[in-house]
Amino acid sequence: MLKLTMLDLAISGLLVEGDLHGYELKKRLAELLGSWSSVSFGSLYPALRRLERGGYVATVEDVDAATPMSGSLGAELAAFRRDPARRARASTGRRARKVYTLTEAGHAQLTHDLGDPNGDEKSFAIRVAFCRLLPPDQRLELFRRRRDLVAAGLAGRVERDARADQYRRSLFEFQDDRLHRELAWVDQLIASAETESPTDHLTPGGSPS
Amino acid sequence: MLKLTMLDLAISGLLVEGDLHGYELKKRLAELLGSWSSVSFGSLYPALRRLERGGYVATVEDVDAATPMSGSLGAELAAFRRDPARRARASTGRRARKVYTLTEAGHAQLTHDLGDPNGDEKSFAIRVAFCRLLPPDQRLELFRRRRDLVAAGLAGRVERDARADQYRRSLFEFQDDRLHRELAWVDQLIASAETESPTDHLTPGGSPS
DNA sequence: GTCATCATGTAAGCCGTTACATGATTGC
DNA sequence: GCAATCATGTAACGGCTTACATGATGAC
Repeated sequence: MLKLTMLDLAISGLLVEGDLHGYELKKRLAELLGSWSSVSFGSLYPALRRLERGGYVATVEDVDAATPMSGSLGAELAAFRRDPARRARASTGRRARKVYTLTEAGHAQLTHDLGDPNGDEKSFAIRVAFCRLLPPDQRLELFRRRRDLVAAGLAGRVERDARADQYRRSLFEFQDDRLHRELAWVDQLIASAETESPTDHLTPGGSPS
Repeated sequence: MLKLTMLDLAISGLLVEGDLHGYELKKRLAELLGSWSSVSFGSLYPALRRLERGGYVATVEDVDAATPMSGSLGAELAAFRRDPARRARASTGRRARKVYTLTEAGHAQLTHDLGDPNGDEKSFAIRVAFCRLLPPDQRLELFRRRRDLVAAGLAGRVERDARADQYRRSLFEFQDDRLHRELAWVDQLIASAETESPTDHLTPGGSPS
């Protein structure tokens, strides 16, 4: 029952959408987290082994190349059909790939950690990326907590630009703007989530508009 | 000649503006990096010791409380005069404070690492905060490198929102917007730096707006 | 009398980064 | 032949986080 890292969270989340091998996982992580978060193999593979040891993921047989069609590897198959190079590679030998799948325990841990109020705030983006896995009320809570945090961050930013040169003032302005935009974004997320959550926003005597 | 960490960079930069003790340093770091980057003592003090071992900082006598006025502790003194509580604390005993000062080697290393092209991109904000310490051309280079990186990050973000739910799409949009805004900001910084850099922007035959 | 603030540290653990090692295949 | 891509790992190192330890003082 160890706590999932940011990386673990991302891996587990991606595996929900389908079984993947390490190399492909790295590419998906890059496009999910942005290309410059560069998850290296040196952290990816140990993370996978960690998750495997914990029983959160398991390796399955590599069905691709032998039986190309399989579950969520459909996208890969499309490219497979279009690209002659891939076909060639598959027919001849390719280095053995270890394909990972998320276990039930892994799925449970993922949904638990996604909604964990004590979770790392740096993983908020990842949590949003997979928040559809959460029940509506927990999703709403996730957004609300973030909102409060960002608002607090904004409130804490007072009278700091005395004795700051132009560059630092520009930096502070930029960061303030960032926080304001994030606040607006989270508010939008909250609004979006509220329409899907039956409870928790029954402000009685409200304004009909 | 070890490479300064993000934290080392921030510490050194703050010490340029005046000698400080650890506790005060932590507060300054919080307002510089944002309150939720929470530099804890568990990382601050080891970092200070590291810097001291390397000869980048040195401890000096705590002039405050004995001789309240001293160099860059002026701001503290102002509060000191206004606040009776502080006066009382200072006159009676207070736990011994270790006041750190930046050595010449530390200053040299700081300006070197601020302009280092191989430096960590995550420390860009800190670099900007102290970029006035750089010669104009290196400052401009710093901004330009960032610009290229952000632009590359934007270029790398293509066709990723297939099979994404509303929340993830919203996240991607938000992150895209962030990148665009950062690009605009960095462009502004570049423009600002160009007016101060004599060389390097002599685009001949230019457009007179 | 107890809590918050000021003030400085140590120790364990863990995760990520970097560099190294291996090996097949495709394209130039 | 050489580089690039695919593919999976190991080993060392270092820094950050968390928790713990200590101790004075002022406010309620």
